Parts: sequence; structure tokens; C-alpha cells
Amino acid sequence: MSGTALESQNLSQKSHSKDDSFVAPLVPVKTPKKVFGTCAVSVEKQLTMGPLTTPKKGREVGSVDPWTPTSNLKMLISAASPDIRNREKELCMDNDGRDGLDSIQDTENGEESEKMISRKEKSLGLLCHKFLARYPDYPNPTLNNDICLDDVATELVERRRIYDIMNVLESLHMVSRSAKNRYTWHGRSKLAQTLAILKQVGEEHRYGQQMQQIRQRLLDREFDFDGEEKENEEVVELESGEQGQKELFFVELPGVEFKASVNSRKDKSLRVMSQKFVMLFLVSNPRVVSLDVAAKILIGEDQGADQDKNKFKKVRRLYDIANVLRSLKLIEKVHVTEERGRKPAFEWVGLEEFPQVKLEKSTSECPPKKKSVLQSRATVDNCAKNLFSTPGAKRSFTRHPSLIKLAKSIQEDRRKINSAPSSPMKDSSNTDFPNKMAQLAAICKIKLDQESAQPAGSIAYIPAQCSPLIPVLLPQQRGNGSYAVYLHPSSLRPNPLAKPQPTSLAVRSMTFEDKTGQSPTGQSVAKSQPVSKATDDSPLKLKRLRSDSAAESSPSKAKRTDPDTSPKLCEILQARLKARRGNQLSSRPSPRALHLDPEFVNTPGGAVANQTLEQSLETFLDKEEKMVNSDSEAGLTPVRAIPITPGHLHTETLVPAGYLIPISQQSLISYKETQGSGGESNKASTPTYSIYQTPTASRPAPALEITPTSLRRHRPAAAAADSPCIAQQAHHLHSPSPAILNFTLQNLGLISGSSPGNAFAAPQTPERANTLPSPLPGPLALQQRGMVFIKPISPVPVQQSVSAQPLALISVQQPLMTTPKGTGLPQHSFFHTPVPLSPLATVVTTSGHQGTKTVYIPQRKLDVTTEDS
DNA sequence: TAGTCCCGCCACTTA
DNA sequence: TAAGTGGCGGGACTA
Repeated sequence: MSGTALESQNLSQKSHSKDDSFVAPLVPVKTPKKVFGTCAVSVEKQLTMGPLTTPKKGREVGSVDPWTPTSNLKMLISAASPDIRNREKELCMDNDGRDGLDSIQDTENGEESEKMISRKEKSLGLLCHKFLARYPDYPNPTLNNDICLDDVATELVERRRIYDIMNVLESLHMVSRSAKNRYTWHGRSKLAQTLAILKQVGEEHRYGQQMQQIRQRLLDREFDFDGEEKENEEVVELESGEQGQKELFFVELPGVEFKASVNSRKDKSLRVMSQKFVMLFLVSNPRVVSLDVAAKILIGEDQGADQDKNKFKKVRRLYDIANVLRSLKLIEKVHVTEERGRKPAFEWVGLEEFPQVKLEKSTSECPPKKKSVLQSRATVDNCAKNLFSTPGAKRSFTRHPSLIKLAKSIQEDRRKINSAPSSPMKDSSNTDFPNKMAQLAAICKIKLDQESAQPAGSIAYIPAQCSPLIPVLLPQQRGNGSYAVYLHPSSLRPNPLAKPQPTSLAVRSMTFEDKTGQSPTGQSVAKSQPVSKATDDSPLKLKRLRSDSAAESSPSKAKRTDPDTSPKLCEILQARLKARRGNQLSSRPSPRALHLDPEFVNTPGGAVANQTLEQSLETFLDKEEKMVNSDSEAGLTPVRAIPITPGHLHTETLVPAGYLIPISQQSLISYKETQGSGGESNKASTPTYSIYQTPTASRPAPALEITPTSLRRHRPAAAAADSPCIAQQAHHLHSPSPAILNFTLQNLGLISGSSPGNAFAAPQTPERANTLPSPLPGPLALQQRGMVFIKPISPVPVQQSVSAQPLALISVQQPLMTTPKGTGLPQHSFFHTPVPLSPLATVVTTSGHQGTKTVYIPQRKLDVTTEDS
């Protein structure tokens, strides 16, 4: 330890004005060594100010500190870069005009302004600036790059903050700890490499997917007007299966390894969080990460009810990290604007291109068994070193055990949800509904394979990063065609590694609207909204359903209670349809949950249901039009479902909210070939899943879509790349009987359009969707993508051909839908409930030709604005 | 009021 | 055992 005298002085300088009052008196008592330690300060403080309370700013008076704010500032500026100097000048403009000797008096006079200035001066970001100004970006290897914390502390004053800075810098390998009080400066020489690795690690851990899911959930919550459900729904969704147990340790680089002996607490450090924070940016596209999303991923949501509390507490660390990263000019603060206001976020402005790094799966991760909180340091070190020690060989990273807790927490939450008496999942069966859906899908797939030799590869999987939807091919009852249903991955368990997703995200219900207002609950249409919302897993949902006095009339209920009630259900549907006819156009649907429980499958009533449905429904076309219009006005992007094949069933279709059913190009082609439906499709060997193209995507608005639903808006083409994943999903599909499928499809809103070759005209306006089957409409977002979109809405009177036509349902991100301001009806979460607002499921047709299709995905636009702006 | 983040207590680690 | 670290959260400050 050196420079004790100077350090003592610095202690007194520690802070200007306010802090002086309590710091200065301590000077005489302090020992030089302790000067920089907070322990000493705390002791002194307790003597002078009382225990453990944050000193009231500006309350103290009579600073005896000989070091004035000005003198201190000058010293700092001298070490700072020009821009920092300028910044400080701005911040301290008032101070600059003063002479240090007058500081005391000035402090009193300008206490208010100084308070503000002082706070800014002491911000972690500025301190970091100052620190960085001391060293070159790229250190000269021939020079001594040692950093003595004492020296730094002397200059920057806030020693405790220096640790924060060093931790973040260390996470980026800009410095490495060499010994106690000693660091080695690396500058940005290793930054690119570090970022490259972090990016890979982030991808490996599917942070992008997690973000997507969390965003989705956050949106869901936004539309959740029932606070009672919130906490119950909050479940951290980490990767499934194996991934769920992956925990990150600090990612090290060759030559920058931690000295385990120096700091054993490194695995619980700000460093790890910092790295993960950076990872989020690197795997995010657009590279904007909102604080709340980052907090959920990085901090996790420990223990249910306390999650929010914890988040708010720990989010401070994110601010700390962010401030340093900002100083490094790696991120910038921005705001994302959502319906409920602006949210703080950060945008990556650092490097975009990174060097290639190889991370071999086999070596990139520590064996699962190592994932113990008590994991020995040696194990971790070995893991890390093995991964990095050989430059040319396998590099990898280690995982932080702290995340294990998070994973456990998640599992617990899931367990709670699944076991909850009111849990929908439990309600329907012991198994997850998603599983049932998966089975259904699988069965369908098998059927499809048998009947049409449809290659499984035709089913594309859309990575969660793009969308949490997983397409499932379902065979038509006639076996003439196929359609795909996009389900949230969570509902399918696409692969063995996948863990069940939180039920809240699972697509597990269909809704039937109750326009008559005769909903079991007897709620008005508007009031029924909450009920529809309840279609998600929240316990509340069932609670409400159960409380329905008229439960008997509830399709969903009927179905649940009796698997064999499908026919009844059909009747009910018919009755409702009729009732609707009598309703005013303005009446909004009151969605009721109709679960596609497994019971459905194998239910003999399926065929009957189909017939029944056929009889019902002509249309609400006019009504639909109006509703659609209102939706459009509300900012909703219309989604159209287009019958891929001709046919005509006159059935009222109830469209599950938020489903888009894309059909692979291949499928379409096959179908067309067999049907001879003229159109020549792009054989697109390329997958046709740019479902994420939406009308909004074409908006010139540079604003970033940060919602979970921001499905590759910026990179439509990228969707194709995802197809391989989709193929994988195909292997996990199951299939129900045709009758059931038919019924299911109908309920899904897959009512085929009418005549062959007549796809629903998918004009930009949904209103025409059902009425005017026309060859490919124009909107184009997803043209040439064999897919169909069904607007998440309630019942859709779609004409269905007897011979079912293949339809594609694409799940729509409901949350994105703008709240129907005009109606005052709340929109519900995407996966939770059907969208009551839009009465019609619009279909994007595959064009009879080229197989072009237009997809409209309702999305909410988020404006990202930089803080500066 | 929500968002920020300064401040420093105090537990833990290291020498 | 003193000194070094850094997790953590109260509460001040800002917008």
C-alpha cells in the first residue's frame, strides 16, 4: 500500500460537498490503509452518523475538507480524455468558474446545483470514463500495463465503485486480475474475441429464445388486467431439458483466466452477470434489450411472489453494468415505447463483427454433473482451462452455478402450476396439455405421411427466437391435404431435450365466442374479456370457469367434463351461431376456452361434430367486416387464413386466438399436384416460413420491434434458415383420427374456403377474407410462402368445403395486437385466449398460383428512442 | 411515480 | 487478524 498521505487526502476528497461533512471528520481517525476500505468508513460513519443509514445528502454542513470540488475535479479532468473533459465541464460549469478557495461558501450557495452535479460526477459511468481515460484502448505490450487499485482509487476516489468497474471490465477481458490490488490492462485487444465467444455462449444457451419468451410473457401480462393472475403466471422460462441445467460460469479467455486463489467469489460476481448481459445483446435481434427482460433472464425470478421484489433489488446491478458498458461505448440507452409507456432499454452499439471462434459442443460445457453450487473451483477451472488453454483447439466456457438456483426455481414454479388445483393442465389431465397437443400433432403427422407421403421435412420449425410457434402438420379428414398448426413450442416438446414450457405460453385452448352474452358467467361481452383471458393457464381461469353458473352451456366446459360431448359441443356451437346472428354487430365475442384436450382425440363424436358444424353458419360477413375494420383501425394487423384447397363446408369456425397456420411450400406443392389446382408454386425448396413478415414489417419505421412478437420483421428471409429446425419438429408429431382432426380444425378456424382454387382473398383488409375468395391478394408480406394466417379471433364463419382443405394456421402474436381502443375491450394474451376482437379469422391464402400467400401478423410497434434524443 | 443508481454496510476471502 | 473484495439493498435523486 502506498501513498498513504495522498490517499488520506483523497479520502477527504471522496466526494464533494455533501459527502464531505461526514467523510472529512473521519480523516483524522483513519489509518492510511483503511482509507480506501469501506469498512473503515463504515466504522467511522457509525460513530459520527449512526448505524448503517445512508447519509442524507446535503444535510451535512461545515465541510472542513481542504479539497474543494473544483480542485478535485481539475485533477480528475487532467486524467480524462478531451471528451470527458468537455462533459465534465458541462456538468460542472458552475464549479469551473469558482476558485477552490471559495468552495465552502460556494457549496452553501450552490448546494442545490452541486447536489445534482455531484451525483453525476460520481456516477459509475463517469468514473469508468475517467478510468478508461487512463489507459489506451490497445495497450502496448512492451509497457507495463499493471493497474494498481490503490492508484486508481487515489485518482477516482470511489474505491468501492472501482471494484464494480473492474468487474465489468474483467468480464470483457479488458483487464485481468493479477494479484491483490493488481490488475493487468488489456484494453480492447481481447474484446472482439471475447464478444465472439460470449455471443456463441449466448446462442448456446438460447438467450435469444428466452428473451423472446420473456417478452411474450411480459406482453401477456400487459394485457392481463387481472393482477391476481400475474404472480402465478410468472415463471422463468429457461431452456428446457439439458439446457435448463446449463449454467454459466465466468467465460474466460486463454491467458486471462481468473486466478482462483485471488478471488473465489468470482462465480458469484457482477462479472458473470455482465457477461450474460452482453450475451443478450449479441444474440438479440434487434440488439435492443430492455431492462425488464434482461432482469428476468439474468437475475431470474427467484421464488414466486418475491420475484418482482428481487428483480427490482437486483436490477440495480444491471444499471451498474450498463453504466460501465455505456462508458465503453458498447451500448446506448434507449427507450422502447409500448402501450403502457416507455421502458428503459439498451441498444448494442459495439462491435457487430466478431472473429470466428470455435466452440465444440463436447467441450464447451462442463458435464452436467458438475453443475453444483458447491462445485469445486478446481473443477470449474479445469473446465474453463481445458476449453481455452489450447488456442487452436476447443474453446469453451464454463457455467455459473448461480443459475442453477434459477433453474430450480423454474422447476418449482412449473411444479406448482402443474399441480395447482385450478391448473388447466391438471384439469384436463395429468399430463401437460402441450403433450396432448404434441400427440395430436404427431398423429396427424403420421397420418399425413401415410396419406400423402408428405415429407416430414415439410414441417418447419420456427425457432423461438423468431417465434415461439411450432408448426404442426395435421392431416385433413379426407386426406387430401394438410395444414400446419403453429403451436407454441412449449406445447409440443419438440425434442427430448426440451422441457415443458410454462403453461402460460402453451396453446392449449380454443375459444368460442359467446356473442349472445350468454356466457356462463353471464358477463357482458366486455366483461367476458377477463374470462377469455382466463383461457391461459392461470389458475384464475379455471376458477372462473368453475364459477360459471351456466357452465353446462359452455362448450369448453362440456368438452372438458365429457370427452364424448363433441356432438353436443357442435350443437352448442350452432346454437351460438344462431344466437349471434341476432346480435348486433357491435357485440364482441366473449371467448370461452375450449381445450383441445386429448380427450378430443379419439372421440367418436368428432365426425359428428364436423357434420354439425357443416350445417351451421353462414356468416357474419358483414359483421365480420365491421369488426375487422375496427380491428384494423385499432392498429391490428389483419391475418388471413386461406384455404389451401378448394372445398366448401359451411361451418362456423371458431378460430383460436393467435394461431397462424403456415403451410410449407412443399406441402402446398404436393397438394396442388394431387389436386391439380393449377397454380405452380415455387418449388421452393426453400422453406416457406417467413411467417413473420407482416404488413407492419414493411413499415419504414425504423423503430425496433422489441416485442416478443417481433418476428424477424427485419429479416424475413432469415426464416428460411429456420426450416431445418422445423423438420426436426416433425418427428414429434402425432395424429388424431380424421374426424377429430376435422373437428379440431374447424375449431381452429381452419374452415376451408370454398371452392377449389379459391383462396380467400387476402386483401389487406381482413374484412374480405371470408367473403371473397380470391387468388392471392396482394399484400405481400408473405407472398410465396405457403402459409395461411388465421387471425386470432373468435368464431370465424368460414365456409368449409366438405372435403376439407388444407389450411395453415399461423399463430399470431396476440399480445401485439393493439388494444382495441375503440371497443374498450382488452386484448388477451396471445397464447392465453382467443382474440375476441376480431371476429374473423382471416386467411392468407396460398395463392392458387405461385403459392404466394400473404400473412398479416398483428404486432405492436415499439418505438425505440435513444435517450439522448 | 417509476426509473436510476449512489452509497456504504458487512460478509466473505485473502495474505 | 487486517486488509481486500464485492454482494446487496436502503434510499436519495431524477425525469
